[in-house]
Amino acid sequence: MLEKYTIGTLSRESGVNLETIRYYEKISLLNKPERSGNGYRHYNESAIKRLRFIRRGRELGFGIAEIKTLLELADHPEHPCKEADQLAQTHLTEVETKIKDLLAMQEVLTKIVACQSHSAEHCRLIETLNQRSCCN
Amino acid sequence: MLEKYTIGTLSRESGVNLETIRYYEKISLLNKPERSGNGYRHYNESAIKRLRFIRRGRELGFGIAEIKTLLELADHPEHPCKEADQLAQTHLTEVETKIKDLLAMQEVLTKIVACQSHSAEHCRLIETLNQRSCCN
DNA sequence: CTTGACCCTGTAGTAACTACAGGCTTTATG
DNA sequence: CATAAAGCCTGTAGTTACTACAGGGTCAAG
Repeated sequence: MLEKYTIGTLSRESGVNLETIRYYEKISLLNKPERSGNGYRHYNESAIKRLRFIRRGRELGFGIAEIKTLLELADHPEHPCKEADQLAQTHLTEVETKIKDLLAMQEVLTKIVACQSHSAEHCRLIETLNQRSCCN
Repeated sequence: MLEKYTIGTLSRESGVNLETIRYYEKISLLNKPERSGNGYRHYNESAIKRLRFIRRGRELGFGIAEIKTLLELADHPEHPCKEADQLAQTHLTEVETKIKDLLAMQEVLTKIVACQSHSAEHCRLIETLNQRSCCN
């Protein structure tokens, strides 16, 4: 009753790719599971929760190392939250930096796309990359 | 007079890391330069232009493969611009997708950071990852 | 003449997977 | 009952775009 999921089932339940689960085990993000006589991995409910935790962390853009720390903290509810707060703050700043960079790219690309050109000689994208003046 | 830059000078002039220049050569993004007797690479003005073109492309977020295509197009001004327009459009869409994803992350992270917690048990980030209800 | 700056090749490491190759086991179907 | 499909196993290599050495040669200045 306790170890009722095979890796395929766990993959479906958690939304994490099967090969990714084995990868997480290899890098010690997940504990090694029990094995049945045939060598198959078997998991329980807590593995699902853990994997979902990891998946949500990845969806928020945290790296594996950060998630490892967060799993540690989640396992010790008495610990201060300071470290997690710090991770969130730092990560938020990184995300905002990336947004800023992408918005700058978007602005240039939008201008380029807005103007149809005919030949490579007067192609806006290529002109931009050559840093010659653009069609405005 | 023609081949007057060493790789270090080229690096400074183009704003591209020296090791990256050698890497670009290895993956055939840059042509192999002349070598002087001692085996040193020597470059001319056109190499600077080409590297700057590449750098600007990278700054706009294009991948190496796309830049390779764009360099081809830039070398053939009589070619239609259609392919470049297409690349720009596709890339713009990718950039906008990334922005959307990052904005979603930012929104969640901002909420998490806004609320100071004390212990991991009531830590907003960890609660979010556990998908228990948050402090609002 | 030696020290520091510059150049060379080639390999390995980074992040987080993904994709096989090659080979078992288990389950479903005829 | 045989066989085929689905599922599992290990281990390695590939992806992107660099970056960081290790180990070694060359060149200019004091």
